[in-house]
Amino acid sequence: MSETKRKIIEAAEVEFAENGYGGASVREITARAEVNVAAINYHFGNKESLYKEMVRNRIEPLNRKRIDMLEKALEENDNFPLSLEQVIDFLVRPILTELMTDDGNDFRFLRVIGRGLSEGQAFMKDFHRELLQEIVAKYTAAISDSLRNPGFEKVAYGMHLLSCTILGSMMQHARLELVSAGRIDLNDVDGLCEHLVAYISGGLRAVAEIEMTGLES
Amino acid sequence: MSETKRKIIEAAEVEFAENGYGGASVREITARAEVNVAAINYHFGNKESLYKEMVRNRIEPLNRKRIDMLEKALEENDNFPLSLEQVIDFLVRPILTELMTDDGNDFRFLRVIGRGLSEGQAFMKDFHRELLQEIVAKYTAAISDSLRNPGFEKVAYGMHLLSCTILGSMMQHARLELVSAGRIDLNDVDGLCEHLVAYISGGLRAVAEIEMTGLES
DNA sequence: CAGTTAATTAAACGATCGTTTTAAACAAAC
DNA sequence: GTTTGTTTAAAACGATCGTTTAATTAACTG
Repeated sequence: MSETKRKIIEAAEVEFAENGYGGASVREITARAEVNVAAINYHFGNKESLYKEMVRNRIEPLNRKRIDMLEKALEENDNFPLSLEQVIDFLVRPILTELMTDDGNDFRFLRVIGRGLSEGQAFMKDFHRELLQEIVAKYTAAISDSLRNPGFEKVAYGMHLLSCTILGSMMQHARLELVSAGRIDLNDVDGLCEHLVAYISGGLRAVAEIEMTGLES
Repeated sequence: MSETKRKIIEAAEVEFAENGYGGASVREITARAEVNVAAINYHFGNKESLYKEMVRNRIEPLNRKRIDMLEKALEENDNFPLSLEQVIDFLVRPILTELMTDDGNDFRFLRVIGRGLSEGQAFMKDFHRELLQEIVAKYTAAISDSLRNPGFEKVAYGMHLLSCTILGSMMQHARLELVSAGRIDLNDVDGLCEHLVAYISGGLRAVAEIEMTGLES
């Protein structure tokens, strides 16, 4: 990859994280990358293709890793259900560690993904479906098994709420510092993972057991 | 309130829900409201003030209701901790029922709030802090009590993850239909409430009990 | 009815947007 | 050294943005 493309992709990640897809300006990206405005259209075609290439570069190795971890663990377990905590851990830990420790980028890419998912651009829905399809299918099956298959509706609600939690924590990570009055370190991936895994797992289990617990105390 | 202002606010809610704050166009809003472009600046000052007035009109009676419900229940319970499920129910039910049943608006306003919280506009942070301050303080205390006060860090993580779940489900509500292949009715507020309350409560309890359960099964 | 204020309108302002065009600089191949 | 194809550069394109101005109409007041 040429130096110019590399600089553009790097600058694009910053700009998309700060302003979302719609709010990002190609002029701002090229200025940050110190290249000419026309470079984006020359090297990527247009803004949309730049966005997709940048996201794909980041997300694909990550998703491969998440699927490999799950399948390897299932294999080693003779395809018996894994513990719920383990499955959720596979789902959230790579995206948190990988995207933070490579450089001091402060979860920048998490915000890109989160904001992309939340914006209504025409191409965005299909693009994210393409990115998530395989992951969602495989993890839905594994989670349903871990919960002893509580039924379609509960699994659907559970997967939906799980997605909401992950999406929300991707976008709002910085708020952790705020709600904890600075006493929780934003870069403490293990601490966040531990709490996130416990929270999601506990939530899913509670959904699976709804009839037994009921609403009243 | 004049007919023109009313029409603008109504159109603004649709437009902000569809495109977020930054993506919304005042020209589109005035076109939808069938008024002149200058009407927004004449009646509201600018785009930002229109947004704030529209949101405040919706959110303030709602927050008053949420606080009243909590305080009344606490009073009737002689200030002993309420059940966690009850507190979470107070927190999520009004915003789901109120914002859906008044007309067939399809959670439009939920998307407005969700997208507002996720965008990086300079004024947005302070504005939402102003809107949520009292609610957050009172519900944090009640939830901490319901969990038998598990400590600062766990409450902070818990409130953060709770916010993430609610924010995510506000923004991604339409995905419920998708992940359930159309088998879950988007307008089934009671169903959503039940699952959301169970999920959040279960998640919070799991966070509060982290040392005892650990990560491994 | 005259006088004053409030509300609406069409038109324009300056700024920024994504993209395209055209020409210049550059590299490698013959 | 000339030619060829690739990459960069400056400038312009048409469109849209939020806001303002100035003129006109509507509504109210004395």
